[in-house]
Amino acid sequence: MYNQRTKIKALLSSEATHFQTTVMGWVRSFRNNQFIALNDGSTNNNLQVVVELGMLDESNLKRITIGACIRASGELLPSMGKGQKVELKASAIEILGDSDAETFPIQPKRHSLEFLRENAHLRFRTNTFGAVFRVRHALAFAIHQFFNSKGFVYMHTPVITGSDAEGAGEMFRVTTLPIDGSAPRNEDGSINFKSDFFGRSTNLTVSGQLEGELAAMAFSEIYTFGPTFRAENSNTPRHLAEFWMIEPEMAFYDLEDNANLAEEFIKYIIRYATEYCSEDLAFLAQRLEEEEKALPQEKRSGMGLLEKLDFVVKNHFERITYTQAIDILRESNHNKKKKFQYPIDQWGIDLQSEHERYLVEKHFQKPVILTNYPAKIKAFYMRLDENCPPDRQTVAAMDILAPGIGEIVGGSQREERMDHLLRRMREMHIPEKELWWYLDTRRFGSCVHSGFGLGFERLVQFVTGMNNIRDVIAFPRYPGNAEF
RNA sequence: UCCCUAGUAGCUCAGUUGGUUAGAGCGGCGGACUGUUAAUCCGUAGGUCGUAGGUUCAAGUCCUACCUGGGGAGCCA
Repeated sequence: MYNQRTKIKALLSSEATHFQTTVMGWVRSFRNNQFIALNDGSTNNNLQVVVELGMLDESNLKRITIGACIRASGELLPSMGKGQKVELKASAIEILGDSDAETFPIQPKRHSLEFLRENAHLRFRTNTFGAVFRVRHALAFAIHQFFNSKGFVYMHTPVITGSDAEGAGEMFRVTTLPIDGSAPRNEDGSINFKSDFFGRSTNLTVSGQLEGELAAMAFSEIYTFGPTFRAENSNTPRHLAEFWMIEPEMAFYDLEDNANLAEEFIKYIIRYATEYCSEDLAFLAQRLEEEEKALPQEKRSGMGLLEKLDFVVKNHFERITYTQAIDILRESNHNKKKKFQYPIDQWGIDLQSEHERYLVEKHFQKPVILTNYPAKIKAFYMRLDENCPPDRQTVAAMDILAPGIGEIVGGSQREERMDHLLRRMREMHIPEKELWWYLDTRRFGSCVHSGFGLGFERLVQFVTGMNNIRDVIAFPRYPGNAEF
């Protein structure tokens, strides 16, 4: 048996000392030919391994370089130094894997996030990314725990989809046909997909929602949690071409039930992270604080990461309708002084980022749930509100806006009435023939139901305080980039 | 995709109104050091100034195009 070791996290929190143990990990620094800071990823904190003088000969001592992988055995003792409680007095050190000091890119100093992104295969070995990805793991685990505890069924919706009718975004095509122009063609010159792998045109999914609705019409409450793909040329710190999305779908939930669940969900996930990732979050909070010191006063958030998370957990999300939001924005001094790039003048316009930010960061200073948007700017499957004033038709949509990152949740009560749904699909040119299976849910036992979608990376961004979404997914995909 | 901005040593940066041989810290390498904490001290190597054109007696510095990064916008999660 090879894996006979104790994890560093366990040793650092050990009450007992004076016992023999073995650790394996990667060297973070080596000082004074004597002190190895060793990390095995179980925690951001390093174990100090003390090398007695003369224990290793000159040539082996030289092999203890930053990034090298070693096994150390010895006695765990109270530390004689000040920076740590315990340390390992080594009686044997074996170098498992050398790391050439001249070419290993990660130095014991502060690197820019951009540089580390170019070294994404090695950036896990830094404090920042160690913390980020342990938090990411904890959040994923908390999501399953939350839904499982409520009796939701975890559905795996397809990654390859035949439907391209949702209009949620540009899609990546999936095909085994040759791309050199020799693919079979129809008479009109378009590609004939009859001979393609699936016998039809297929794409990578942009959303599992429609399939999720099918499952909700049997299990009552389901959720999806999987990768999603958008072929949009988006170059922002909030967008990826490949990202993970959580999409719960619930029968017998109206819009209010839906918003209640989303709020409870977000608070649960954050509370879980603050409870189980306190060390990593404390590190990230400190990192963020130092980063903000370099910014001019008006750009600082004013609230530390930990306070922000605590604040979100403890306060009710503000709930207002789109119409109320327009009134607030129109009457705001900001608008009257013409400080918006896009002034608010009429009902029906889509809100811009600056408007959302004003509502969340200036007016309410907390997360906001915006509901009942104009039907014209929302998707076909959202339920038409009843008794709307003329020319002010709205749908039962809801967006949750979070400080710092904007829209974190988008959801709605779904249109369960066949006649309304068909009318909306025709208005918006959604081909009903292709979605026959979706429409079948409205034919056979339709019911009030709702759901929402949440971008996992945006949640990780919010909790870790990382500004760029490319730094919260291990190997980010975005226009012009698919390294690793 | 559009607007703004940046690209100088392995990394983080300085480089004046265009003017001699382009600098520093960290890292690397060589050495010193038996309680260090991004260790410290001494020494040392390391650069086609993003790429291609142009202006000029002279370009790291000015102009144009392209590439790459960052910020903002749009699309959205």
